[in-house]
Amino acid sequence: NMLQFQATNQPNLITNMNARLCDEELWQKFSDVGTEMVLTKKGRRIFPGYRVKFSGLDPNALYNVILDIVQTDSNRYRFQSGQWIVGGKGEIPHIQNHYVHPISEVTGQKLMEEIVSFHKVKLTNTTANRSQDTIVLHSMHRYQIRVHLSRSNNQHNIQTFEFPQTTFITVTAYQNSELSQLKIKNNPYAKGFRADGKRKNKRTCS
Amino acid sequence: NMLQFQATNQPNLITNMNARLCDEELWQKFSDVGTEMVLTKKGRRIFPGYRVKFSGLDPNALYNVILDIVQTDSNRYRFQSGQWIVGGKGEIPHIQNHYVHPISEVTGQKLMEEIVSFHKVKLTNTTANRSQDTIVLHSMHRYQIRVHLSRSNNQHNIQTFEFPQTTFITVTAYQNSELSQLKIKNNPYAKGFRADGKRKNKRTCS
DNA sequence: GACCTTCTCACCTACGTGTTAAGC
DNA sequence: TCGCTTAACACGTAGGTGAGAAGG
Repeated sequence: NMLQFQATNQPNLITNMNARLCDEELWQKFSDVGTEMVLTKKGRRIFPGYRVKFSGLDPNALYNVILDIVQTDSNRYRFQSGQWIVGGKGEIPHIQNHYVHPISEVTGQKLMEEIVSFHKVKLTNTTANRSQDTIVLHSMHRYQIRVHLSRSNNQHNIQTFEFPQTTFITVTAYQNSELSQLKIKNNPYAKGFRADGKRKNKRTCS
Repeated sequence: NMLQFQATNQPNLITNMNARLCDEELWQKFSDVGTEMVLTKKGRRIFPGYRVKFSGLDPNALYNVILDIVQTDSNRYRFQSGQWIVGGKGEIPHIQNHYVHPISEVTGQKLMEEIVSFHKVKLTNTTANRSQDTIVLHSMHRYQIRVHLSRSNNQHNIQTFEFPQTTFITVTAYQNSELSQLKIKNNPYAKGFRADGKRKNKRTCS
C-alpha cells in the first residue's frame, strides 16, 4: 500500500513505449472549463471516462497496469466569484490512491490489442470503503491522473504516463455550473437533466 | 474453431488438480426435475449460474479456462405426457460450442484465489450471432456442460471437469411447468412472476 | 391440429446521474 | 451565516426474466 511511483522520462526511447489518451478532445473541453470530480461515500466514477491505448510494448513481456491520482500541489482550493482560488493549506495525501487494473499480468501483445478502460475506478472521500476499485481523495484539492506500466518481473522498471487534460479538482457538490452543464450534456446517465428532459416532480422551494 | 477437447482421467493425481461446482445443491434441484435451458436469437444466460472453484494448480503455471457444451447422445427429445422422451435422431453438433473465459492466460496462483463465473455465456440456436460469449446449440437436444483447464504453453495438456448435475435439455419455450416454476423461484430476474408478484396488465385470452 | 419458434411485453435487477434539502 | 457534506430522490442506462400471442 505504500507504493510510490516515480515519474520517469517519457516516451521511453529505447522501447518506443507509448500511451494515448482516448477521448482527448472531451477531456480538453472539461479542462478548459475546469474539471471537477465528485467524491461520495460509496464512490463516484470518473467522467469523462479514463481510457488508454498502449503501443510499442514488448509483445512477450508481462505488464501490470496501474492508475493513481496524485495531488498537483499542497493547496486546498475554494470556488469563489466564479473562479477556483487557493483556499488554504492542503491535507496530507491518502495512501489508498491507486488502482491496479484487473487486466494486469498481461502480455504486451494482448495489452496492445485492447483499449484499457478505468470505468470501474471510483472516487471517495472516506476511508471506510476499502474496495479495490476505490481511490480515496481529499475534497477541494487538485489532482492529476497518472497511469503506470510495470514489468511483472521487475517492480523497478516502471513507465509513467500523465496527460495534463486529466487534471481536476475534487468536490462533494459541483461548484461551477458551467462544468455541471458540461457533465449533463456529455454523460448519458445524466440525460434526465438535459434541457429537453421530461423531469417530473422537480422539487421546488416549499 | 475446430478445437476438440478430450476428456482425460480426473482428478489429476500427479498435480492434485481439482474443480468444485458452486451452487451444487441448486443445480441438483433443477437436475432432479429435469433442467431446461432456453435458446434465443440474441442468446440466453445459463441458470443456475455456472461457477467453479479450482484447486491444486501449479501457482506459477499459466492456464486457459474453457467452457464447452457437448451433446450427451445423438437423440432429439420431446416433452410428452409430462416426460422427456427420445423423439428422433439428433442433429450434427455445431462448431461454435465453446467459450474461452476472459481470465485466461492466468497464473495458477491468481486462478485459485477466484471463483470463476461463466455468467456471460449465452446460449443461442442461430449461427447469425458470432459473439465470443455465445454458444450455438440445437433445440430439443440433451447437453452436458464441461470446463477445461489447459496450460497456456501446452495445448495438449488439458484437464477436463464435468458435473452430472449440469446436464440439461435445450428448449425455445419451457416445456415442464415444474421446471419453469423452479426458475421463477430462484432467478432474481424472474421475480415479477412469483406468486406474490404485483404483475399488472397480465394478458388474458381475448 | 400438433409442435416448435419468434417476438413483444411488463416487470425485474443493478447501478450511474445531478439536484435538492437537510445536516453540520 | 457561510461553506461544505450527506442522504434521498427522480430519472436515466443497460440488460436479464417468463408469459403470451402470433407465426410457421
